[in-house]
Amino acid sequence: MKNELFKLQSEICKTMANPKRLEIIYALKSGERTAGEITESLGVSKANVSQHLAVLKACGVVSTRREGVNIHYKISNPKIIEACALMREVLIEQLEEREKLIKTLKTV
Amino acid sequence: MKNELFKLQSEICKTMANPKRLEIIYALKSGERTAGEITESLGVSKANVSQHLAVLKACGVVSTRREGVNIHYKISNPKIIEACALMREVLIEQLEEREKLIKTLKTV
DNA sequence: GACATAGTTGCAGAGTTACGCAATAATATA
DNA sequence: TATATTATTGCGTAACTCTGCAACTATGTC
Repeated sequence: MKNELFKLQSEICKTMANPKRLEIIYALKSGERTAGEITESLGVSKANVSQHLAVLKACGVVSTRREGVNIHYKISNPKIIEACALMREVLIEQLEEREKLIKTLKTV
Repeated sequence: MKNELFKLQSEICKTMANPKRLEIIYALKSGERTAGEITESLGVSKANVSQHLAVLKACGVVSTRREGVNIHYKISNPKIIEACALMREVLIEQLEEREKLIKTLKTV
Protein backbone atom coordinates (compact mmCIF):
# COMPACT_ATOMS: atom_id res chain seq x y z
CA MET A 1 0.00 0.00 0.00
CA LYS A 2 1.48 3.30 -1.10
CA ASN A 3 -0.49 5.31 1.45
CA GLU A 4 1.03 3.22 4.21
CA LEU A 5 4.53 4.17 3.02
CA PHE A 6 3.70 7.88 3.08
CA LYS A 7 2.33 7.48 6.57
CA LEU A 8 5.45 5.71 7.83
CA GLN A 9 7.66 8.30 6.20
CA SER A 10 5.65 11.07 7.84
CA GLU A 11 6.27 9.39 11.21
CA ILE A 12 10.02 9.70 10.67
CA CYS A 13 9.59 13.37 9.74
CA LYS A 14 7.38 13.92 12.77
CA THR A 15 10.14 12.51 14.95
CA MET A 16 12.52 15.10 13.57
CA ALA A 17 9.95 17.89 13.71
CA ASN A 18 11.00 19.16 17.13
CA PRO A 19 13.91 21.50 17.84
CA LYS A 20 15.09 19.58 20.91
CA ARG A 21 15.04 16.27 19.10
CA LEU A 22 17.04 17.83 16.27
CA GLU A 23 19.48 19.14 18.85
CA ILE A 24 19.78 15.60 20.24
CA ILE A 25 20.41 14.23 16.73
CA TYR A 26 23.15 16.82 16.20
CA ALA A 27 24.62 16.02 19.62
CA LEU A 28 24.86 12.37 18.53
CA LYS A 29 26.34 13.27 15.14
CA SER A 30 29.90 12.60 16.22
CA GLY A 31 29.15 9.41 18.14
CA GLU A 32 27.57 7.79 21.19
CA ARG A 33 26.46 9.83 24.20
CA THR A 34 24.76 8.82 27.45
CA ALA A 35 21.36 10.21 28.37
CA GLY A 36 23.06 12.25 31.10
CA GLU A 37 25.56 13.82 28.69
CA ILE A 38 22.75 14.74 26.31
CA THR A 39 20.74 16.24 29.16
CA GLU A 40 23.70 18.39 30.13
CA SER A 41 24.36 19.69 26.64
CA LEU A 42 20.69 20.54 26.02
CA GLY A 43 20.14 22.18 29.37
CA VAL A 44 16.63 20.87 29.91
CA SER A 45 15.16 18.43 32.42
CA LYS A 46 16.21 14.80 32.49
CA ALA A 47 12.59 13.70 32.17
CA ASN A 48 12.05 15.77 29.09
CA VAL A 49 15.21 14.50 27.38
CA SER A 50 14.23 10.98 28.29
CA GLN A 51 10.86 11.40 26.63
CA HIS A 52 12.39 12.81 23.47
CA LEU A 53 14.89 9.94 23.41
CA ALA A 54 11.98 7.50 23.74
CA VAL A 55 10.29 9.10 20.72
CA LEU A 56 13.51 8.89 18.70
CA LYS A 57 13.99 5.27 19.71
CA ALA A 58 10.41 4.25 18.95
CA CYS A 59 10.89 5.54 15.42
CA GLY A 60 14.22 3.76 15.00
CA VAL A 61 16.21 6.98 14.69
CA VAL A 62 18.46 6.08 17.62
CA SER A 63 19.50 2.81 19.22
CA THR A 64 20.70 2.13 22.74
CA ARG A 65 23.28 0.13 24.63
CA ARG A 66 23.38 -0.21 28.38
CA GLU A 67 26.72 -0.05 30.18
CA GLY A 68 26.27 -0.35 33.91
CA VAL A 69 24.25 2.55 35.15
CA ASN A 70 24.54 4.47 31.89
CA ILE A 71 22.58 4.10 28.69
CA HIS A 72 24.42 5.05 25.55
CA TYR A 73 22.47 6.43 22.62
CA LYS A 74 23.59 6.59 19.02
CA ILE A 75 22.12 7.39 15.61
CA SER A 76 21.03 4.08 14.10
CA ASN A 77 21.44 5.05 10.46
CA PRO A 78 23.93 7.65 9.16
CA LYS A 79 21.49 8.56 6.39
CA ILE A 80 19.45 10.35 9.03
CA ILE A 81 22.35 12.75 9.55
CA GLU A 82 22.61 13.22 5.78
CA ALA A 83 18.90 14.00 5.53
CA CYS A 84 19.18 16.52 8.36
CA ALA A 85 22.18 18.13 6.69
CA LEU A 86 20.24 18.47 3.42
CA MET A 87 17.31 20.07 5.18
CA ARG A 88 19.64 22.47 6.88
CA GLU A 89 21.07 23.39 3.48
CA VAL A 90 17.55 24.06 2.24
CA LEU A 91 16.97 26.25 5.26
CA ILE A 92 20.19 28.19 4.77
CA GLU A 93 19.45 28.75 1.09
CA GLN A 94 16.02 30.06 2.07
CA LEU A 95 17.58 32.46 4.57
CA GLU A 96 20.11 33.65 2.00
CA GLU A 97 17.31 34.30 -0.50
CA ARG A 98 15.47 36.38 2.08
CA GLU A 99 18.62 38.30 2.93
CA LYS A 100 19.18 39.13 -0.75
CA LEU A 101 15.62 40.33 -1.00
CA ILE A 102 16.05 42.61 2.00
CA LYS A 103 19.26 44.07 0.55
CA THR A 104 17.53 44.74 -2.75
CA LEU A 105 14.69 46.46 -0.99
CA LYS A 106 17.12 48.64 0.95
CA THR A 107 19.07 49.84 -2.10
CA VAL A 108 15.93 50.81 -4.02
CA MET B 1 21.32 31.90 17.86
CA LYS B 2 21.69 28.17 17.47
CA ASN B 3 18.34 27.38 19.06
CA GLU B 4 16.63 29.51 16.43
CA LEU B 5 18.20 27.39 13.68
CA PHE B 6 16.97 24.16 15.26
CA LYS B 7 13.52 25.68 15.51
CA LEU B 8 13.48 26.75 11.87
CA GLN B 9 14.73 23.35 10.80
CA SER B 10 12.02 21.68 12.85
CA GLU B 11 9.46 23.81 11.00
CA ILE B 12 10.61 22.32 7.70
CA CYS B 13 10.39 18.82 9.16
CA LYS B 14 6.94 19.59 10.53
CA THR B 15 5.84 20.60 7.06
CA MET B 16 6.90 17.20 5.76
CA ALA B 17 5.46 15.35 8.74
CA ASN B 18 2.12 14.63 7.12
CA PRO B 19 1.37 11.77 4.70
CA LYS B 20 -0.71 13.92 2.36
CA ARG B 21 1.89 16.64 2.16
CA LEU B 22 4.51 14.00 1.36
CA GLU B 23 2.21 12.65 -1.33
CA ILE B 24 1.95 16.19 -2.75
CA ILE B 25 5.74 16.54 -2.71
CA TYR B 26 6.08 13.24 -4.57
CA ALA B 27 3.39 14.33 -7.04
CA LEU B 28 5.47 17.43 -7.77
CA LYS B 29 8.70 15.45 -8.06
CA SER B 30 8.58 15.32 -11.85
CA GLY B 31 7.50 18.92 -12.34
CA GLU B 32 4.77 21.50 -12.02
CA ARG B 33 1.16 20.54 -11.33
CA THR B 34 -1.95 22.65 -10.83
CA ALA B 35 -3.87 22.50 -7.56
CA GLY B 36 -6.66 20.70 -9.42
CA GLU B 37 -4.35 18.03 -10.79
CA ILE B 38 -2.93 17.44 -7.33
CA THR B 39 -6.42 17.24 -5.87
CA GLU B 40 -7.34 14.61 -8.45
CA SER B 41 -4.28 12.47 -7.86
CA LEU B 42 -4.67 12.55 -4.06
CA GLY B 43 -8.39 11.88 -4.09
CA VAL B 44 -9.27 14.22 -1.23
CA SER B 45 -11.25 17.45 -1.05
CA LYS B 46 -10.11 20.60 -2.82
CA ALA B 47 -10.21 22.53 0.45
CA ASN B 48 -8.00 20.04 2.19
CA VAL B 49 -5.40 19.99 -0.60
CA SER B 50 -5.47 23.77 -0.66
CA GLN B 51 -4.70 23.94 3.03
CA HIS B 52 -1.81 21.50 2.73
CA LEU B 53 -0.48 23.49 -0.21
CA ALA B 54 -0.70 26.63 1.90
CA VAL B 55 1.38 24.97 4.63
CA LEU B 56 3.98 23.84 2.09
CA LYS B 57 4.11 27.31 0.58
CA ALA B 58 4.36 29.10 3.93
CA CYS B 59 7.44 27.03 4.69
CA GLY B 60 8.99 27.68 1.28
CA VAL B 61 8.80 24.05 0.19
CA VAL B 62 6.75 24.89 -2.89
CA SER B 63 6.32 28.01 -5.01
CA THR B 64 3.42 29.06 -7.20
CA ARG B 65 2.70 30.64 -10.55
CA ARG B 66 -0.74 31.70 -11.71
CA GLU B 67 -1.78 31.01 -15.31
CA GLY B 68 -5.29 32.25 -15.95
CA VAL B 69 -7.65 30.32 -13.76
CA ASN B 70 -5.06 27.75 -12.73
CA ILE B 71 -2.35 27.96 -10.11
CA HIS B 72 0.76 25.91 -10.82
CA TYR B 73 2.76 24.52 -7.92
CA LYS B 74 6.34 23.30 -7.98
CA ILE B 75 9.02 22.25 -5.53
CA SER B 76 11.13 25.30 -4.81
CA ASN B 77 14.39 23.51 -4.00
CA PRO B 78 15.38 20.11 -5.45
CA LYS B 79 17.25 19.33 -2.22
CA ILE B 80 13.86 18.78 -0.62
CA ILE B 81 13.30 15.86 -2.96
CA GLU B 82 16.76 14.52 -2.09
CA ALA B 83 16.04 14.76 1.63
CA CYS B 84 12.73 12.94 1.16
CA ALA B 85 14.46 10.23 -0.86
CA LEU B 86 17.04 9.75 1.90
CA MET B 87 14.36 9.44 4.53
CA ARG B 88 12.56 6.92 2.40
CA GLU B 89 15.81 4.94 2.18
CA VAL B 90 16.06 5.00 5.96
CA LEU B 91 12.50 3.76 6.17
CA ILE B 92 13.08 0.96 3.67
CA GLU B 93 16.23 -0.16 5.48
CA GLN B 94 14.25 -0.25 8.72
CA LEU B 95 11.56 -2.37 7.11
CA GLU B 96 14.16 -4.74 5.66
CA GLU B 97 15.75 -5.11 9.10
CA ARG B 98 12.39 -5.98 10.58
CA GLU B 99 11.70 -8.48 7.81
CA LYS B 100 15.04 -10.19 8.42
CA LEU B 101 14.23 -10.42 12.11
CA ILE B 102 10.87 -12.01 11.39
CA LYS B 103 12.47 -14.57 9.05
CA THR B 104 15.04 -15.45 11.72
CA LEU B 105 12.32 -15.92 14.29
CA LYS B 106 10.40 -18.20 11.94
CA THR B 107 13.33 -20.54 11.20
CA VAL B 108 14.21 -20.99 14.87
C1' DG C 1 -23.57 41.90 -15.48
C1' DA C 2 -24.52 36.73 -14.69
C1' DC C 3 -22.52 32.49 -14.34
C1' DA C 4 -19.07 28.66 -14.16
C1' DT C 5 -14.68 27.08 -12.76
C1' DA C 6 -10.46 26.99 -9.83
C1' DG C 7 -8.80 27.77 -5.66
C1' DT C 8 -8.64 29.84 -0.76
C1' DT C 9 -10.15 31.05 3.90
C1' DG C 10 -12.55 30.80 8.48
C1' DC C 11 -14.35 28.09 11.86
C1' DA C 12 -15.38 24.32 15.03
C1' DG C 13 -14.48 19.61 16.78
C1' DA C 14 -11.63 15.83 17.51
C1' DG C 15 -7.32 14.40 18.22
C1' DT C 16 -2.24 14.92 19.20
C1' DT C 17 2.02 16.82 21.23
C1' DA C 18 5.08 19.15 24.65
C1' DC C 19 6.36 20.01 29.14
C1' DG C 20 6.70 20.06 34.26
C1' DC C 21 6.14 17.46 38.27
C1' DA C 22 6.08 13.46 41.03
C1' DA C 23 6.65 8.58 41.25
C1' DT C 24 9.07 4.57 39.73
C1' DA C 25 12.67 1.23 37.82
C1' DA C 26 17.41 -0.39 37.21
C1' DT C 27 22.04 -0.59 38.50
C1' DA C 28 26.14 0.13 41.61
C1' DT C 29 28.24 0.53 46.04
C1' DA C 30 28.86 0.54 50.98
C1' DT D 1 19.82 -4.41 52.90
C1' DA D 2 20.05 0.65 52.54
C1' DT D 3 21.36 4.34 49.69
C1' DA D 4 22.85 7.03 45.65
C1' DT D 5 22.83 7.65 40.82
C1' DT D 6 20.92 7.29 36.25
C1' DA D 7 17.13 7.09 33.57
C1' DT D 8 12.09 6.18 32.51
C1' DT D 9 7.03 6.48 33.15
C1' DG D 10 2.45 8.47 34.23
C1' DC D 11 -0.40 12.27 34.52
C1' DG D 12 -2.51 16.88 33.88
C1' DT D 13 -2.66 21.09 31.29
C1' DA D 14 -1.89 24.18 27.59
C1' DA D 15 -0.95 24.60 22.87
C1' DC D 16 -1.09 22.91 18.46
C1' DT D 17 -2.69 20.10 14.14
C1' DC D 18 -5.96 17.99 11.02
C1' DT D 19 -10.18 17.85 8.70
C1' DG D 20 -14.86 18.84 6.85
C1' DC D 21 -18.06 22.22 5.84
C1' DA D 22 -19.63 26.49 4.27
C1' DA D 23 -18.51 30.90 2.57
C1' DC D 24 -15.57 33.52 -0.09
C1' DT D 25 -12.23 35.40 -3.93
C1' DA D 26 -10.25 35.46 -8.56
C1' DT D 27 -10.43 34.61 -13.32
C1' DG D 28 -12.66 33.55 -17.71
C1' DT D 29 -16.84 33.13 -20.74
C1' DC D 30 -21.36 34.16 -22.35
